[in-house]
Amino acid sequence: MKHSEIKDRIIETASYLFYKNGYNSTGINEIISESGIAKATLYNHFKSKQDICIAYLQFKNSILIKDIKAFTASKQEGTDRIVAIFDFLELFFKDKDFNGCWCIKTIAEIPNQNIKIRNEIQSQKNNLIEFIENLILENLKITEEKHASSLAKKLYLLYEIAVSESHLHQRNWPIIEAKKMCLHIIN
Amino acid sequence: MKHSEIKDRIIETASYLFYKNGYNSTGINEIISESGIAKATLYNHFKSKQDICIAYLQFKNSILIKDIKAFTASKQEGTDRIVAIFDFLELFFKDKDFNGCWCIKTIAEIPNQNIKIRNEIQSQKNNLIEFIENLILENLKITEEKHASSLAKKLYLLYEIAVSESHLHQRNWPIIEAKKMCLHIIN
DNA sequence: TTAAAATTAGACAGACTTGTCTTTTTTTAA
DNA sequence: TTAAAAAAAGACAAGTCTGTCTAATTTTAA
Repeated sequence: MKHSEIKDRIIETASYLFYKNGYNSTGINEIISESGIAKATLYNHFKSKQDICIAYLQFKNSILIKDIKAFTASKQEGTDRIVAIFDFLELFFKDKDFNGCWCIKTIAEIPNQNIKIRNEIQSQKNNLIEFIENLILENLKITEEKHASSLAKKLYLLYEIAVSESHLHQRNWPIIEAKKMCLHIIN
Repeated sequence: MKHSEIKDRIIETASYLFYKNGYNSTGINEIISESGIAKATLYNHFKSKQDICIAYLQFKNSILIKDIKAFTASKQEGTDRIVAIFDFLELFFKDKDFNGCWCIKTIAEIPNQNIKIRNEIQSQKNNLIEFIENLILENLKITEEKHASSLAKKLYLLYEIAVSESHLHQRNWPIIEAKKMCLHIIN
């Protein structure tokens, strides 16, 4: 394996385990045995477990953003393309590996003082709000800039709650209700 | 201290620590030293750490339900009494000990297989939905039963997201936007 | 080809965890 | 008053964890 391939393998394995079983419940020893990589090698690529956590968050986010952009772009321009974020979520929810939002999961496990991880998470959420704001600006006839910003926050909240609550209740009604509220708000 | 006072003291101390620092980050030794109670005494009152966790969830929930009922009852009948759940949340958010939703925090930390804790959490959420549905039935002129149920789910989602996201972003805009959406939907 | 770098396996330190158990002291209640 | 129950303090078992280190092997790149 190439140097960079090893790093990717560590990130993929750690991501799978962190997301499935939680950050604190996943040990370094589990990551190395599952990825088939020596402990010294892992610590050659990452300074600490916290650094692997950040790589995990970034890895999950990069996939999500890529996928959601591709999915929305495949829909017809206009409101369809906006509510498509909930259709996307339906697929995400049906995935056997769906386990809610990795940011929420992680923030629940780390101490409040951990600024590095909190910053990464807040930055991801702000990116998502920005993505939704662009979606709005490109697909709705919005006059005021301020209105687009406020609307983006609302749709972001609806998306977030649909993720979180579909996971908690293990049902898709939160996605359905959130989508309905979204339609109600943009029309 | 009376027998039952000791039990309450354990629950209060554990609740404070679990909510503030997380379930896995709080050890039994920390609970006993903080509450000034011997380890054997703790295990005389609770079979395991998991049992303390359930007592913690129930303790937090009982306070919340009591407080939110008192707060909404103090408002004028009608829509005021419904949107009051967001005004209540503003106070909750401003509290120095606010740390988001204990259910979400806990579910993020325990394995998926832990049915006992998951059931307790789902039951709490269903109670909250029920409370909101009653609030709707008593304060809005609703014709269909089905509509009240669907509306209750929507307001529940808005409340939940306001808790979760105000905590994540450490800002109150999610509460404000959720309240606006609530007003938009019930009018 | 050869020297440097990377990877391996695993021992190890030092700290943590939950839960049990013993011994002594205190509290409770009949 | 007295016998039983509860609480205290803490040692202990048996396990967990992260991160370091050694020593041997393999890969990389000049």
